[in-house]
Amino acid sequence: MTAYIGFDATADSLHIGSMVQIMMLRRLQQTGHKPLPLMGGGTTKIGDPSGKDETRKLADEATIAANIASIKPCFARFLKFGTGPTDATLVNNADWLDGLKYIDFLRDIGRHFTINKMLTMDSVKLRLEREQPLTVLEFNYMILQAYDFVELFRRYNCTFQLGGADQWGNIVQGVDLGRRIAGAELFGFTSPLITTSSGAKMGKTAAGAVWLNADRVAPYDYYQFWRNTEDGDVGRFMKLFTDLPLPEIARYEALQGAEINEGKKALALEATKLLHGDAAAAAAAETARKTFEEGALGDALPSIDVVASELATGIPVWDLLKRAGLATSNGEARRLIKGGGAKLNDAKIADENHKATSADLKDGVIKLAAGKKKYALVKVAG
RNA sequence: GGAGGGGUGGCCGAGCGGUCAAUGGCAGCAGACUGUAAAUCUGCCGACUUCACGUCUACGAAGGUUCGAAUCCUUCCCCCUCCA
Repeated sequence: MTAYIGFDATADSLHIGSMVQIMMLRRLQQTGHKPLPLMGGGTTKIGDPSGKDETRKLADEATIAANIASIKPCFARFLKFGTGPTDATLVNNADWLDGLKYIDFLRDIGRHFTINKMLTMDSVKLRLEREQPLTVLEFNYMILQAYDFVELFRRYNCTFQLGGADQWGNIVQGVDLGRRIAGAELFGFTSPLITTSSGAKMGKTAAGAVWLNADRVAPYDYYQFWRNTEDGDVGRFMKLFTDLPLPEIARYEALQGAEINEGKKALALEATKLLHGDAAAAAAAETARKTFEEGALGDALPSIDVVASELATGIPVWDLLKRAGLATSNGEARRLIKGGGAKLNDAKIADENHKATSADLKDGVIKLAAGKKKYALVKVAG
């Protein structure tokens, strides 16, 4: 069968929050079905009100197009695209939504929706109950999404829509609409929001969302994200986010105490392989191993360049921390030092104004650390 | 259009003429403990700087009153509720 999942085009990269969806498409393809990742080029112009209290800022057309172009390659890492019967096809709902005529649409599609029913949908109900405004623009979102399903049925004989739990209402509307105007029997399936075993929403780190594009989150950082998974999540995440066979996952799940770290390494390696490829994943794993297990330097650590003459006269450590992105402001860098979290070549910095000089270079690099997990290398340019 | 309520730091939410860069909670960061985990405890948590009870920016926007305003007044913008 052919199935689709819709993705937002509000940013130029997807993030961890979409991984379950992507993996669902991957599983479908692995089991002989045709996946259609749908880019919401049209619906992004409206903004899905599901699960939100505030109206989203509307993106303009050029931005959306650029975002889609930037997201596209990511799908290719998880799905095989092509023209075969089970090859994935990237579709964009702007293709059919942009050209809609308002009156025609109201007559053909709008007549099948009752306000009564729409008001019972959670996405609408919750907004109203919380006395948050819901504009007509957003109110129409679910109609357009329902229409997407029908359109994909007509174009690709797509009969199955998947999505996050917050999409339930939208999906059901699509199933209904399909039956009414196309006599189609459509199906929907939702996945729960993934949280960590301690209850937090998954995918938040210090730097914000864990993005999938490498220019936003480097493969090494992506690896580290998975490496730092909570104990109780390792097996579950392996099943969700890797292709490891179940018996092997069961072996990892049986590990206790510190041994669980072996499972985390496997999880991180496999997850990173899927997104960034074997080579980048291996490099990330090796860098992590060197950095954390040997106290040495890994190639994939983030690094910055400084000018030799500048280093000769000395650069304050707080300045280096900021330049390396380990602190977002000079004040934060100073606070980090004051709090005892900054290290230069593994030695804690006690003096806030301590300067790093050429004498600190070891094999041409200075190792900076903010806390126990974040490292950066300082190299001399040229 | 009318009446009433409201817009505070990433979020929630106090403050209602000085002692407010603004209580508290959440989130985040660091330290301790550990296993690059969780839980717990401690510290930090606007920016800048010569790191000081300094400077700047900030409590929807713009003016005003005042020695002094997030707090009072005026106008404007936006949101909510009720009425039309």
